Amino acid sequence: MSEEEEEEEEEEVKDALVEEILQQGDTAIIYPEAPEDEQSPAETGGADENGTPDSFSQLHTCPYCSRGYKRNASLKEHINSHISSKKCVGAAPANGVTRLVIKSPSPSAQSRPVAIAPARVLIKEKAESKPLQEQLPVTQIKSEPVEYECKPLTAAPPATPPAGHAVAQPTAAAVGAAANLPQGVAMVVPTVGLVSPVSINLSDLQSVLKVAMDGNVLRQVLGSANGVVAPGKQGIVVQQPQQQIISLPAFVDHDGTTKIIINYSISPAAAATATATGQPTPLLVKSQLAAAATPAASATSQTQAERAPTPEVADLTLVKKEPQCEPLGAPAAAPNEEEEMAAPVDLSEPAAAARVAGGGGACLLCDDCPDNLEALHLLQHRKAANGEAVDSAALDPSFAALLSEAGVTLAEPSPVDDLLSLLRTYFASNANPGEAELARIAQSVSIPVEVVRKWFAKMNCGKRAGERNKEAPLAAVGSKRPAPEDASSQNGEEEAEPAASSGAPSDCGSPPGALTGGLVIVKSEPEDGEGGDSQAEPLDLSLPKQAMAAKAACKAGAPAGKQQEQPLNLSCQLKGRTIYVAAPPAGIVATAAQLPALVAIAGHQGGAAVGCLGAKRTILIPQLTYTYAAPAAAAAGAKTVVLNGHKVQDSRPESSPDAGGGGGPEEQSDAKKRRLENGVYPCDLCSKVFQKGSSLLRHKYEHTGKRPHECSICNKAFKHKHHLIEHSRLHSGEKPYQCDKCGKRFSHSGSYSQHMNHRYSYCKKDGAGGGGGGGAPGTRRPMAEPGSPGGGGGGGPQSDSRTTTPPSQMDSDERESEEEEEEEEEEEEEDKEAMCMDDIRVVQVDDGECEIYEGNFEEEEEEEEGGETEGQGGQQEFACDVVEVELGEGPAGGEAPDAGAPDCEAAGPDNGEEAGNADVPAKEAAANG
DNA sequence: CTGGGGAGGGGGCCC
DNA sequence: CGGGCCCCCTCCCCA
Repeated sequence: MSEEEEEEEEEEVKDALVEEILQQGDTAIIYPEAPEDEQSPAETGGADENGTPDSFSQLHTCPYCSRGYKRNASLKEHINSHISSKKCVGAAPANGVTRLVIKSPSPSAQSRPVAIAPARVLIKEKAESKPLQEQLPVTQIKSEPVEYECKPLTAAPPATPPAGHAVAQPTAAAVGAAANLPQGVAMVVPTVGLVSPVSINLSDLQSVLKVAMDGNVLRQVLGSANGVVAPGKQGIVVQQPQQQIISLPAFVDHDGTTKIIINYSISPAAAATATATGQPTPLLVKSQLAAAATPAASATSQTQAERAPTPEVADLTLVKKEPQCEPLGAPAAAPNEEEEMAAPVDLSEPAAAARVAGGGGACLLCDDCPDNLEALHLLQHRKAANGEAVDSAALDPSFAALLSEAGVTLAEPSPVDDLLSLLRTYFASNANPGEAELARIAQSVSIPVEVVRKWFAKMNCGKRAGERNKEAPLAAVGSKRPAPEDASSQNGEEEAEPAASSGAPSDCGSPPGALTGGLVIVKSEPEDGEGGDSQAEPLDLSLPKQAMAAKAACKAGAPAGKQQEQPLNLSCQLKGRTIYVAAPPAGIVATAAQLPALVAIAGHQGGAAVGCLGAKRTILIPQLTYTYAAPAAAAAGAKTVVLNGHKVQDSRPESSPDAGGGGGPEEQSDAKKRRLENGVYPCDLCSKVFQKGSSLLRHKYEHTGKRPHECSICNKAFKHKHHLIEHSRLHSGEKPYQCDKCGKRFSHSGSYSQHMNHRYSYCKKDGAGGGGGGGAPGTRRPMAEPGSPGGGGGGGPQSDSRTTTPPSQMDSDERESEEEEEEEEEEEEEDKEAMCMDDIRVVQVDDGECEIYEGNFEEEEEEEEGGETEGQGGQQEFACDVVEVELGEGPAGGEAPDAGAPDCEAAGPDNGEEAGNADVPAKEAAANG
């Protein structure tokens, strides 16, 4: 067919382009797989508005789909479409331009796509699932479900899972399998959290890892951890063939940093150093998701470990190392591993001390924090600082201002961030350092003592303020909502930690709490209250919500109320296959808390792998599409990255637009400011770019959760006005969309679209046949109902709507045939996002050999099934600085949803939901605990 | 269990 | 440039 020909041409073009790009040594290779596949079909359907892929247009070829455009401008425009078409997961390169380029054969295309999915945490509530989503507080809205599929693949040989399947439904097992992947195997990892899976060429990954290992990052990490950089790691990292493409789960950190997490393990020695060595296993604390609840709830890791078994959540096993060794006061030379995890960037020694201190059990930043949560807590604090204005203000005094006052000038912001990170670390370790300590700190950061002193003072003030507001220091985040019920309510079980504790977690962290170990995987519940409070957008889903809550409560045994308490918390929901990470109202996609959560997830994956593999090798590779330099971000360790000369950092609204109310004007101005040279408006929270500032602003709602358009009838709020319009039709009964073939009418354009695209071809034509004619509709159309938008006569209105339809109809017919074939692939690939290898940074690496996803599915499965026991085995070797979570183990027991992993695919959502429910409550309980 | 519709959400295009 | 309209995807519920 002509289509085929076109495709071929495109392929050729692509190849050529790819070659060119490849030849450009430094160009990062990105595999925008989705685009190609996705579009190809569409393309076949018809020419692009901007042009057709004809020979001439090849002058300006789209790197994604190889379409040719005569005008560069057209190409540029064509490129909002590749980048922005997807939900903002963030991985897409900001400027599509040079880097975007290359597309390798889709993983599926690859010989053996192996789906690697993080272990699935089944947290999904069945019935609730939907309601939850709907009900999720605005703050949480942003969160996206991440699936953790445990192991559908288990049975499948690592090497040869059905392409489609594997891709579509990667499983934890898959992950494990991945390790063993033969060359040419493509590993696809489902999205974790906010970011869609990123496809990475193994070779590139290797390169990155090598570089990282050699580079400062590694040194920092390792050095901090062990004080020594493990030499010779290079090359060890990824041993898979270069051609392999690996899709790794990626997520966007609160920083806006896109990260890819690969299980990593720290060499035992390192682990020992960093953590209490002798007890690798002991160190590993398995906390169930349920436990995750609040940081406060979380007791010491060990304690949690004991608790961990909590039935419901169980799936996730958190392994947390506890800092030991060092005295609180003394900043240990060893950096805090957790910190590192959290903030790869810099971190230093003090962190370790902090941990140690934390290990002691008390959070330096607040009294509420559980021992194990220290790192997380810090993150939370940081997050709070960034996330909410109030909190941030309290927690993160304007360091810049202090510097300014002191007459200290830092050339670049990044240094400031780094300094802040250090200071925070110190602060974490000792909020009230003596003069000597201050002097030492000042010296270490090369900043006048006065400045440091003031900073600490401010920090303490902020802390107090936060405490006042909330019992929890981090309260800022949670502060918004009084958490009346939550604390005790949720879990009576564990700790009776007051709301305060929960509050803290809420911000950051419910998730963190959930992961007691620092993992915050928390299932965001639809908190009724929360949503309303923080986001101020109570949807009317209340009934469902309550129902759900009730269910959750029942399952978990935790009171539904808890959710309310944690509105702000970033929560990770594990739904069937997905983990949702709810962003705080602040609008920041991921909060610090998320990081931990993500880490946990990673750990989880790794866990699976570990279990299978022996848990040794997991590499945590945070991938940064770009990182913000924002102080908070810095704290997180993210580094600033300049994309195409555009500093994303600045743009970051991290300020928690929501909290702040997301200044419209500011945002607008911001949007304008950010306009890049190429005329596009990049989103600072994700890598998407938009042609119009307004589009960017609109897009921002995705991150902020802001829902400016509220239904006057039911108060339901929407991000997009047109959503409100569509919604309004529900109230009015208006059904402007009608199928010209079968006459069915639709109030929602989406329904209509779906019908036209997927059913039109075979929907019954009642009388009119027409396929396409505008008149056709008339036959069935009952006419215009009152609402018919068209307004005109019965036919008129519809005809209007119809006008749009014809094309789609036409396309639909054609498409279907084609799509059918490609659909799977497309879908699978859709989620994938291209990433720049350059953006990959290795945060932590094992001392020993670094392998990626070693292990067998089977093993994993077994282990998972085996549950804790096996998991622990893996854990032993795991000593992770931060926290690793193993998923799935619990399930077998019923606790772990993951266990469900085995069934993941089949069970998929359902299991997940259930698990999720359980988890959530459990988490909450834990938190409360 | 599956198909279809409802509905939410994201983004593009046109005016 | 911004707003409105439309398309499409995806999830979920229901028949």
